[in-house]
Amino acid sequence: MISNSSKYAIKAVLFLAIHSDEEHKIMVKDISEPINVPQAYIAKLLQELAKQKLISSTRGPKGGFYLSEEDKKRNVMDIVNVIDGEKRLNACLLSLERCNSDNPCPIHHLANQSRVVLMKKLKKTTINELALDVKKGKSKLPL
Amino acid sequence: MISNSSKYAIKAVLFLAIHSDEEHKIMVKDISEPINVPQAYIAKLLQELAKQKLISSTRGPKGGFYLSEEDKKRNVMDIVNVIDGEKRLNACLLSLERCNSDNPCPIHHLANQSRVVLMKKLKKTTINELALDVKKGKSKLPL
DNA sequence: TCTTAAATATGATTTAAATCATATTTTAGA
DNA sequence: TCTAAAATATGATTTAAATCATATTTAAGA
Ligand code: FES
Ligand code: FES
Repeated sequence: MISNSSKYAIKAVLFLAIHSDEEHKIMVKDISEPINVPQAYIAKLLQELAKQKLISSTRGPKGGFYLSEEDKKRNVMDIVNVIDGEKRLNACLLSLERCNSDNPCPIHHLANQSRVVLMKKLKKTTINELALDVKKGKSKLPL
Repeated sequence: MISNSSKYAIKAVLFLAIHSDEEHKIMVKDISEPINVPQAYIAKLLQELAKQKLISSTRGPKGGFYLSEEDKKRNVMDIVNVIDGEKRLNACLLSLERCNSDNPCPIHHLANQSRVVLMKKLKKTTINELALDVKKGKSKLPL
C-alpha cells in the first residue's frame, strides 16, 4: 500500500523538519544514520524529493538538505505521491483496474471507508504538525 | 499492505464460494481464467490454502477444489494470514519493529484507527457474506 | 489392475523493488 | 582561481515477490 521507499522518505523529511532550517542544513550522511536507512538509498530518495520541490537543498561545502518554512507546510500525502506515484493509494484493493463505487469489487464496501479516512488524514496533516508531535513527545522518530 | 498473492487468493476463494460445493468441484484451469490469474500461480496458492484447511480439495479424476459449508464460514482475514503471514497487517506503517500505542511512530495516531477498523471488518466478514453480495449484484467478481 | 485425470510437492525463472556504487556538477572558502 | 565538500545524475547489483514448469501422488472408472 505504501512502499518502503515512501516510508523512508517520510522518516527523512520528518527528521529534516525537526532538525533543519535555512540556517541549519544537514548532509545525507547525518540523516541516514539516525533514521536507520542506508546512506546511498536515502540519498537517492532525497534527491528525488528535492527535484520535486518537496524539500530544499544546496550543493557544495556547507551545503545539505533542509526544509524551508514552505516545505514544512506540505502534507504527508505529497511525499507518498512523489515517491510511489498518485495511483498507488487509489488502486482497488483486489487489483481491479479502477476502484469506484459503481463497479465495486467484493471487498470495496468493506475497505473503502477506511482507506478514504486514511487518505483524508494523510492529505490534511502537515509535516510541521507531525514534527510538533515528536517534539512534544506524542510520538517517536528514531525508527 | 496486502500482497498480490493474497488478493488472488481472495478472488479464487470467492469464486469457489459462488460456484462450488461438495458436489461441484472445480479444477484450477477453470478457476484461473475467470478470475484472471495465471494458472500455475493460482494453483500454488490454492494448494497452500488447501493445506491450511481454508478450502477443500480432492485429487484424481472428478477431483478439484471446493468450499465446504464450514469453509464458507471462514473470514477474509484468515486468507490473508495464511498467504501473507500474521505480521504483515499488524506491522508499523513506518517500519518500526513493533507497532503499539505506547511507542508510536509519527504517523501511528494518524493511521492506526483506519487500520484497526479495516482489520475488524476483515475478521468479521465471512466468505459467505461476500459471496452473497456478489450474487445479489452488490459487488462484482470477475476482476 | 490399468489408465487417466486431477491435486500436490518442489524447485526454477522472471520481474520489480530495494539497495549500492560512482562519475559529474556546483559552490564555499582559502 | 584552486581545492575540497557537498548534492546530482546515472546506472549496476541484489533481493524478494511474482510467475512458471514439471515430476509425483492420488483416486475414479474401464
Ligand atoms: S473496487 Fe476494489 S477496492 Fe474499490
Ligand atoms: S507505531 Fe507506526 S503505525 Fe503504529
